[in-house]
Amino acid sequence: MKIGYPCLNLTLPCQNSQTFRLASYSQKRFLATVNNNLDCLLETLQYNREKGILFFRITSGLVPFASHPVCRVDWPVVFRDKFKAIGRFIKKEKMRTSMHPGHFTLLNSLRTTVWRRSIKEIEYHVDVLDLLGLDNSHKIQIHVGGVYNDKEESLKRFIETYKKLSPKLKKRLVIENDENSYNADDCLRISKATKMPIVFDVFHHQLYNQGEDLKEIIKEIFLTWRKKDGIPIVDYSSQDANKKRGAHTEGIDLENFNKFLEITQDVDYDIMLEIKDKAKSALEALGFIGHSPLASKLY
DNA sequence: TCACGTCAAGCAGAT
DNA sequence: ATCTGCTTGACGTGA
Repeated sequence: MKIGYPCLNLTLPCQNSQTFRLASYSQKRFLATVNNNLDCLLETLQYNREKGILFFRITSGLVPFASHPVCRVDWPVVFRDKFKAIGRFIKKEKMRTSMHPGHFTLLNSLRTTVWRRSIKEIEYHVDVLDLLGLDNSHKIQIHVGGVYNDKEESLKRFIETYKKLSPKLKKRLVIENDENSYNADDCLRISKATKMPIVFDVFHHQLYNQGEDLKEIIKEIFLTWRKKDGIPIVDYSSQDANKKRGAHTEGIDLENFNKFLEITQDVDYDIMLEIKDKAKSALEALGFIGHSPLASKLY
């Protein structure tokens, strides 16, 4: 088991997702920003390595406007060496990474422009992981998308669009259950048709499920991961007691976390902690497991 | 230096 | 009808 946090390190002085307004786009600005973001990504990974955090979600903001027509810089070529160096570090330290394109990425949209743009956006994410030279256990996770007043049709549309994607996109893509449109069971149906692995989001499942036994559904979901996909990925968070339903906690709730660990003690997976304070909670979780009977699960 | 209106992109649920 | 949340708040103008 590796423990991770998403995108952003709140203690480092650098920013790995620096951006700018579309209106202020210039080639110079773009190049300087990507250069900064890549340097900061490496710094963040170095920080993680020092702390023993071996799983990390790379921000989609790494290359701003990468999939937008305004960007005509051949950034994969310009930054090839820098990507390669970061990738070498990730591989040397046996880290795992993932990416999570934004909520505008909708393969099952009814609008052609939307799903076409979404494919471009996924291609950008694939380019990042490919440039880093990472194998296909480094995943890109997306949600199924909208319902558009007809879930059956929308689910089918997702499958059909997925099937048309090129192999290099298919190898990276995984789906994640969400909290109001497509639950774990829906994802399993899609996985049966597409062979896509499923990222199990514990908190989303808690908010939207079909009353399945947690242990059972996890077992079934983990079967969607094949050897070349790496071990399953789990997204973990829990409810902020003081905020409305669906709000992630500020800091990790170790009691709740421990319950999940106990339920899943027989299986191995990497866990992404979607907690507001990010690395802080990841460190707490590491310390907690390190002093528990599950310490041998960490590597 | 700071406050705050706005920012590439879509959808669903809450109010 | 309008607001909020989601991958991740952060840019940038005006004072």
